[in-house]
Amino acid sequence: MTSRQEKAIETKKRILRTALDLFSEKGFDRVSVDEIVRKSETSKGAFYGHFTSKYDIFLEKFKEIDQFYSDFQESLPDSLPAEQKIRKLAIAQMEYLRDEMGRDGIRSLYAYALTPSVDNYLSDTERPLYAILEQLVSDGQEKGELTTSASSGQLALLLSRSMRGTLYDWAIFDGDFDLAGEIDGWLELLFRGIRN
Amino acid sequence: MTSRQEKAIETKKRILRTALDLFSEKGFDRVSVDEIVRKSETSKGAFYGHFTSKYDIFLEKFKEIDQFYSDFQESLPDSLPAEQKIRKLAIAQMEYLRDEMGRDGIRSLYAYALTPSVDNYLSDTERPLYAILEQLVSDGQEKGELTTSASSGQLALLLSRSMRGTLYDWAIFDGDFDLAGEIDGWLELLFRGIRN
DNA sequence: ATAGATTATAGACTGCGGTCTATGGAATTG
DNA sequence: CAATTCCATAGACCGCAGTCTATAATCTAT
Repeated sequence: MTSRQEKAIETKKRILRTALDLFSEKGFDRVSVDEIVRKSETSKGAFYGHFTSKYDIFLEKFKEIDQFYSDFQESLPDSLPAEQKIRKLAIAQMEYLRDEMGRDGIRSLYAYALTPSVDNYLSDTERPLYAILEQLVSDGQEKGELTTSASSGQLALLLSRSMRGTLYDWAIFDGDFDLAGEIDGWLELLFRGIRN
Repeated sequence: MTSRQEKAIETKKRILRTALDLFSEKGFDRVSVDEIVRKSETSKGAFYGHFTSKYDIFLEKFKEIDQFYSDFQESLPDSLPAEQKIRKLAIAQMEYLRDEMGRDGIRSLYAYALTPSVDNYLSDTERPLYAILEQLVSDGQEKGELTTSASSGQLALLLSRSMRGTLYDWAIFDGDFDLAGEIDGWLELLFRGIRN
């Protein structure tokens, strides 16, 4: 590690810290890259040398959620039925995103995922979320608790889409929207079926 | 109708036609407002006099879908069970959007809906889609076909969120994605429940 | 018919995210 | 230690969506 590399890492950290501070203070899209650069006393060149885009910073933060998933899954008692595990995970995830990223953060992230020709993280089926969901579903199927009329992969995708759909709606609906309550009601119906 | 107003309407039509042509030719975000203005031989002033934003044009087109919903609903035989009506509507809607707007169109629309402080159409619970869904659900509940553990409004929201979630995923996933098939499989599970 | 009000439009301008190029100081090489 | 290479950074620049202002053509009132 040369002194130049050390300085570069310092610069990157300073940009990251400044950006996250500003985002949480003013909201993602009321902060410009110029402002981040000015306040961190760096430059556009430095910024785009360290990050591929303004959203990239956000993505770094968002990826921390995968650690949260792992930790949470491990904290679940083995004895719990698959349905309970899945519902608890979903609720905890919503609370985490609400508190850690906020509506504004989710809105920005979901908008970025729609940018053409961007490798977005949301649709990356390699992300830990899918593996964890699939494992939970698969266990439930083996124990006879969940339907086997669809594969564990399909059910995991269904569940993750449920979460995305709920988060998307949270982002676009103006009024009150209780994320945890919404996903709970949703899963209740999904598990039970809406047919009488 | 003075000659001035007539000319203005002509201008608006010319911009609209040019824009839609360019969008379908090159895709929404590979067309700039400057290009629309140049090709339609008008100006920025004219463009923003007639439309509130570049997306506004798209929204006009998207709103046509409500006519489609009405027509489709009326074409459904009364004798059909509520579930069948809802599923047929959902599938027809997906085919309509796939063919009339395309993935690129949906992507742009869904990204626009995430723009802060924009009255977006997707979350407007006054749109005909909600009324139609709620009517179908309500009929089904009265006939004892659907659960009454949630209100018709809640179930209609659940169904519309299912559609949004599926469309969002269509927009962000790169590979093959059979919209009609996905919503069908989804509703199959939603109606039946994934619990064993 | 003429003066004055109105308004659709032209196009300069702003602020944004992101790119490109030049440069100075550190690293490497002999 | 001198010469050369390298690369993190600075900041001018670009293309974009959207705003603002000036203007000329048309409409209205007398």
